[in-house]
Amino acid sequence: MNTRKKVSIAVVKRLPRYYRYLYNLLKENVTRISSKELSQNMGITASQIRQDLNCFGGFGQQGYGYNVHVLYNEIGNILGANKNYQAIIIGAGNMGRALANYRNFEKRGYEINGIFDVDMNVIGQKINGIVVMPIDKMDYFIKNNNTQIAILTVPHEYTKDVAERAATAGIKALWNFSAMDLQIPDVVVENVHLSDSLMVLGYRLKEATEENKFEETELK
Amino acid sequence: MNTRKKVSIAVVKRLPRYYRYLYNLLKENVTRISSKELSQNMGITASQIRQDLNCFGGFGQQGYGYNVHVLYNEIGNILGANKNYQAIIIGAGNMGRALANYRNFEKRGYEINGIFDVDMNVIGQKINGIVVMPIDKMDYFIKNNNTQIAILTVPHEYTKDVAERAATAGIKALWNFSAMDLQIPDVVVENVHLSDSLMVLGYRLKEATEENKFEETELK
DNA sequence: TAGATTGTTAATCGATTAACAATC
DNA sequence: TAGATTGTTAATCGATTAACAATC
Repeated sequence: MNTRKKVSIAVVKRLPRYYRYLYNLLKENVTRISSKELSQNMGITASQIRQDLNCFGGFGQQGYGYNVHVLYNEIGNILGANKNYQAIIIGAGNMGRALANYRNFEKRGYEINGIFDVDMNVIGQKINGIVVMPIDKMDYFIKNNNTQIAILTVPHEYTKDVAERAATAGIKALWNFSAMDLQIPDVVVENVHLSDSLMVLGYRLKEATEENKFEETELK
Repeated sequence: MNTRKKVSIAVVKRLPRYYRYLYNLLKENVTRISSKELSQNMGITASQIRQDLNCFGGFGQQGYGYNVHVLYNEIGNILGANKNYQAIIIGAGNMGRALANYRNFEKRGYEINGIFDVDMNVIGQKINGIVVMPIDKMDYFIKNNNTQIAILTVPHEYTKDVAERAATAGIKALWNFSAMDLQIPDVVVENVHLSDSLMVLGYRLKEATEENKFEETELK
């Protein structure tokens, strides 16, 4: 019986951070690290690090700490960094192009093997070696290539429609860049929302500025 | 005395979402909405919506609900959507270009008035009407234009260095797209980490697939 | 063996949800 | 006025932190 408790999203979101820090340690030829040292590097409590890792297994050794190489690989496995997922990009606009040229994907085990658009001026062009195809061919392509992931970079008025078509064709996960929350049954959706992130930045900037003003007033 | 309790980041991160939903209601000419209706639209509890909003003030009216227009403007003010911040982009690569062409910025009150790069082939080019300048001119430009925000899209090995230079020149907030956590005293940093987001997607896709396999096995 | 550090249980803290009096 | 819905306090839930026995 599958008794494994569901890991909270807060924990999962920290995994890529661990992965990055461990990669850096690996590059610096550090072979072992304790949760305490990692904690000082990352600004997370050692307790939380141990708690997080133990959601997935005991990767450390009492009295020693963690072997950097082992832990790096374990987290990679947990994140599916070795899965070699197939992905397509829908929407060959600025963001779509930027992502098509993004080098980190291959490194993480993702392969982009199709780009789709509606614009006749763009169809046929090559972006990072991949020919842009007409969106009418998308459904067929997804089925034929067993594509799991679709990266959505279309204007937000088309998002819902295109997402549903992709899901029907067999897409299992959507990486959604449009300023619109997507929810599709049985499909994993990761919403990016750059403009939300920017607004949070604006809020924090405003707060910081006001705090500052207040302190200045106090000093007078 | 400033007795206002600090609003948690979890609350702040929901504000742009409220803002988007209210904007849509506004477009549909909806004039009033209750926390209950909004809750059904957004998949958030009505209690949380009221709790969130009341961190900033009582914008509603008992027995009536919220006036969409009023609430939209209030949240806009809270987020500083009316502040007209000046921003520069550092790094005219694929991501920098995509962001320079991103239409939503102006709408949110951000103005990009400078793009910087080191590449002589790129310097002098125009991106969305803005000339790319050599990075040596950055410090002077920031001081002279009173630029508050820098958007960082440089390769991650330069990130820390460039960020610190920008901060010294007077930048107050950094929107960081490199796969490296930044922390700079007295500067607001919002890290985007696209590759982290993609790995979380990968994790969730893997989980969903395994769950499915497991269920299939059970049925046999 | 002694020292170090994990894995794990218990305590604390904060965020979400529920409940309801206030009031439009 | 009666009905509806807020603003706000109290209860619950979950996530983080602390503590410590297990063990390398």
